Amino acid sequence: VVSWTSIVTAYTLFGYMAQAKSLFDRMPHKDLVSWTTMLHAYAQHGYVQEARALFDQIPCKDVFLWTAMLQAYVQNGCLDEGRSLFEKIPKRNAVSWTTMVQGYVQHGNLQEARKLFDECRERDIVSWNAMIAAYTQVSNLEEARELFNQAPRKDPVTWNTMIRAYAQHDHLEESRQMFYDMPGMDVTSCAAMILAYSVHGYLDLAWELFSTMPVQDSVSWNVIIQAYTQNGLGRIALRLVHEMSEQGLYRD
RNA sequence: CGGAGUUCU
Repeated sequence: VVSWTSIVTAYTLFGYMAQAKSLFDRMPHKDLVSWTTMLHAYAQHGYVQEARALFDQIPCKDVFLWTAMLQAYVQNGCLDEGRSLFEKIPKRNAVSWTTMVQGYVQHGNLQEARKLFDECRERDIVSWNAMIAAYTQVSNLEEARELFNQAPRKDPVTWNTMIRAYAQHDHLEESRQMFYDMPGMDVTSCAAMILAYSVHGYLDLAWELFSTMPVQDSVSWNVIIQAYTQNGLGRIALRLVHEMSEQGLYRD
């Protein structure tokens, strides 16, 4: 069952829905993981009815499956259906709540999102990150900062969200401050900071950070290349592209 | 590390 499901997953990741479905249908035994995988694939490709039909066939549902169905609804704009499903989930956890909250965020209902977030007692770090990001997306940096300060824990995504938000709103100093307040050196936040420097024209600082970060991932390579390109230094960028491919990394 | 939610390329 495990290896069959892995292959189904592989098909869905490459967008081969027909193959995935056909293999899924021929699976001798299906368990909750394979059901959820298929349901999630339907959702990703916008097949809400198919997802629901599948969902209704499944006898014993766990919270993963419920939440996948919830995600199928909210991702495809069916917020009301999503909400009533949400109310029916037997054991809602932080993921279910955050999925619902995020559904409201993505459809512009920040009020309802925040209301739900405040009611929720199953909040984990991802819930906080989602709510913080929601405020940065509507340029409400004050509220984002407020939540950031209240957040019981912070991970690289938390920091990264704030660093980028400040950079995008021309608050380079705040970005810098965040970056240096952050414990440890996360590659994603380095990339965020490199991008911040470069869009403000500080190529030297961007390069300095890039070359001193512990390990350069493909995101930071892409960002530094973009930095040189956009600042009119195409030949340096080309050299970096070459170096990058020598490291076995790919450009986006 | 066979399945669900958050930031970025």
